[in-house]
Amino acid sequence: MKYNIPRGTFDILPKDSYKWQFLQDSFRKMATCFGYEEMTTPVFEVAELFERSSGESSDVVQKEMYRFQDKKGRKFALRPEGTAPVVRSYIENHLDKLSSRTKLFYLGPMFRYDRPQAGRYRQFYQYGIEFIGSNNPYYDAEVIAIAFLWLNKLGLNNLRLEINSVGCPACSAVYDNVLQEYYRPFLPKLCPDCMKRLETNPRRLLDCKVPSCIEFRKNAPSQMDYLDELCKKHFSAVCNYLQAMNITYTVNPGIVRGLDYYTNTAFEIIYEGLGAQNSLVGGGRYNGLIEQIGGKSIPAIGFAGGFERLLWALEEENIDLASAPKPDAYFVCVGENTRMQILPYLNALRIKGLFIDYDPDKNSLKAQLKAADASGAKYAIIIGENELAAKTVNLKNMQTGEQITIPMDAEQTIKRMRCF
RNA sequence: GUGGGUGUAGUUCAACGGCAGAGCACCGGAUUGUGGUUCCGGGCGUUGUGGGUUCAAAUCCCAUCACCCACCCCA
Repeated sequence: MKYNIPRGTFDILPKDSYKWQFLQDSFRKMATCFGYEEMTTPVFEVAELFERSSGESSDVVQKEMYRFQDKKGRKFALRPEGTAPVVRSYIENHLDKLSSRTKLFYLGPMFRYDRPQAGRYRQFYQYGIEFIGSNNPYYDAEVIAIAFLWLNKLGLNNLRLEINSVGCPACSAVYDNVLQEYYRPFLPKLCPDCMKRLETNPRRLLDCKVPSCIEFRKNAPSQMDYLDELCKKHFSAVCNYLQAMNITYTVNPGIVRGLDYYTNTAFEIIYEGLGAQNSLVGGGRYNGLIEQIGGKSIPAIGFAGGFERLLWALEEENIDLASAPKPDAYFVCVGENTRMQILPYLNALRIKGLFIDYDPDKNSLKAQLKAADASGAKYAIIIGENELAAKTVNLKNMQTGEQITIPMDAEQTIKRMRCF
């Protein structure tokens, strides 16, 4: 084998393609029922868009972006996430002028230069929702509900919805200081990563998996206690809406999200049993982002989920989504002269929408019927010299083994197939 | 970027210093134009690649590449 697929990428082969298509269609339907419309943006954008939105210090920007320059030296990046491009388009196309609220969803590949492992790829496919135009906590709950209820509908019931509030920029700044104060005395005892985090991104300290660091977390101050009145009210309203929707959740102060643009609500939907990558969906509110990248100050909330992990979870649960369609009929042809002469009839059936399998490389009747059986076709349409002369065909029901002789006519064949 | 594991037929795996094999899948056949079960036949594969040790390497050693898993981070 001469060429290999690039590291961290994968081919979607036909047998899996049916599953992917099913999931994509299913997500489209769900989003549509909630009033969301599809938007598709390019897979690459000006690199600065991501640097500005995700934050210079974020891992995405620091080490995971695929950057390249075009012939004129313009700096682009393969999109590492979907929100910034959607917001860029929202601003650029003045969607805020069309309506006070904009409900969007997207599907497509994202790219991150990461070391691949189970459930993590360099090109991966996301589905996402963005609601732009209101700070009403109802919409926080609606966006969460779309993700949660859709996964439920697919058959995933052992999910954990974890939510948190990171507050507005004002209260999160206060909290960061409080956290730094709390952790500073333990500095020498922290793991090397956490030593760095203390200065660069103190909230990440709450996310550390090193046992000794987990100890310190127990008595750490909670963001909840440092939310201002408005943020507190917003958060409890979101919780109330979720309860009213019968969606159970747990509050997890460790949900802090990796990107800088999040404000207030942050959430994650977790499915245990996917190795180290158990997060199926992640999202949150980003009230400051639109202004930050050149638009007006407009509140928004959204989420993104990964198809690969979703597929994996569904597999773990033995949930069968979709498989290759079976032929309506298998075309069996015997004799010297038949091969040429049956073609108009064969094509007529196909044009009328039937899935007809046919393999001219198989010669004997036996071999062809064997293939018909293996294909799972409901019928075999058998034509030999005699039938050709009589302008008839034999329609055989592969389940019952019964066979009838009918005129060689597409219209009539279809009619007989319905009731035989 | 760091650590661990694995590379043998299309696939799942065996052979663990002495001629590279099996199941599944695939193809063909079992007397004239009717499938599923059964039976028979069909595989010379640079053992990921390149070096080294040895009379002899899939097997031991080194390097390299790829994949997998984990850290980090996230979908």
